[in-house]
Amino acid sequence: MKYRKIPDETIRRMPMYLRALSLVEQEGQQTISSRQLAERLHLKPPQIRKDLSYFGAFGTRGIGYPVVSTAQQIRTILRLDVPQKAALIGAGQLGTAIAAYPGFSVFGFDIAAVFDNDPAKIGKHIGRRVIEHIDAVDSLEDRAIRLAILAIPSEAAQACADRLVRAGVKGILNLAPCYLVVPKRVKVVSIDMAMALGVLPYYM
Amino acid sequence: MKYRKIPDETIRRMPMYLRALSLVEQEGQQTISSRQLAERLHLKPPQIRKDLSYFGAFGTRGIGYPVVSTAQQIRTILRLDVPQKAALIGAGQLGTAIAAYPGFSVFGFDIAAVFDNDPAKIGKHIGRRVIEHIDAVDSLEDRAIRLAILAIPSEAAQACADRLVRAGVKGILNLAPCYLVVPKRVKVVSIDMAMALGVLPYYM
DNA sequence: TAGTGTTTGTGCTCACATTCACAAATCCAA
DNA sequence: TTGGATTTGTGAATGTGAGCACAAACACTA
Repeated sequence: MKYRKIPDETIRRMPMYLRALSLVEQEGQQTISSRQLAERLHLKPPQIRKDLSYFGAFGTRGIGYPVVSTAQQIRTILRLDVPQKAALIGAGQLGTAIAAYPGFSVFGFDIAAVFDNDPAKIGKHIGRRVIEHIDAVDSLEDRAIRLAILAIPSEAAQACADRLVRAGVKGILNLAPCYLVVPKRVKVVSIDMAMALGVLPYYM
Repeated sequence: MKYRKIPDETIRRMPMYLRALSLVEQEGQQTISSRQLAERLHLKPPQIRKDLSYFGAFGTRGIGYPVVSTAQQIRTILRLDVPQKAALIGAGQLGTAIAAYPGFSVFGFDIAAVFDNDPAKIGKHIGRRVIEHIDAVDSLEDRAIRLAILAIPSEAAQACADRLVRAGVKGILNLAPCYLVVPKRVKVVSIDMAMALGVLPYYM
């Protein structure tokens, strides 16, 4: 395929493929066809083939995709081949839940630091990590932490994002229900639970 | 505008508009133009005008949209004009965080029941609510609860979704990282935090 | 080595969503 | 009452992504 811009939607699906392939690997299956993978993920086979083909030809015609090496390729594409450290901002209820969430490890994420602005929480433990004062985010650059998960109220989110950007953070997962203004070099992905819930009654 | 199918993307944005309008209302502003609204939400003005126009002509040319009545119209469209009761399934860390999350109230959601399968948790309180045994979900229909938030591990999610559907649930917000198979009449919206985080390193 | 069955990789078409551009509608001031 | 300044509502154009259909490639058997 001659060079084409890789659709954002394709990138968004790559972690899906990686997780599915990890599961298939655990089950001991050596290869998987686009049809089988599509069944698991409730997608259409051509979608998966096209997505993967943007990054090269991983599959073998007549056989399918080799599970282990394709998973590894996707890890390389997504830069998940090296363990990624992330900072968690906000040690409230949501922050605590995220710190304990087991789902991040499949992708090699490690929540390496936790910050909060509540003096009463500083020094306490959250899992195996010590809660640090929010002012300590300036040290993130030295600690090679480039990712942050924002689990704080909307009112504080933008100011905090500004600090994170100054501290060299390159990617932010924002859980506050607000839009964050950041330089173009920084990527923000937002999750808004209330908005997601908000559309449900419409469809009932 | 003659009848046209309303795009899913338009529906997805309606709660955004509603939240923004609620804020503008609090600030005491009477009307708002598509340009002002677009600035707040980082969208383009024609997008907002087209989205709103699918449901009728709410605005006044030369002036803009009346804040209060447009918000009320959106509530009616989304069926958020009546308070919506939701059941929370899973009283773990994530479930506890969701039960305490203040963001749902803007849309009139009320978490009216909490369920778990851990006998040790049954009867304990989570906020003002008592944790009930998961078997009690069958009573949801009688209690007029048609929405559910799934905050349980993936392994249990499908079986639980099946029970919810049997109990008359019409909409599910799924926080487990898996696809749920449900009848077409039931709407599922999934949030996968690990997947959202998974794309960030790619853009760094 | 030839034939059969399977599955990938991809050009093309279609559907959907976003954005533009402009007429129609309204306000306000003189 | 008229003219200028705004802003909506929407047909048309543009952009983006999904899915089809088929040729190319490979495995396996005889």
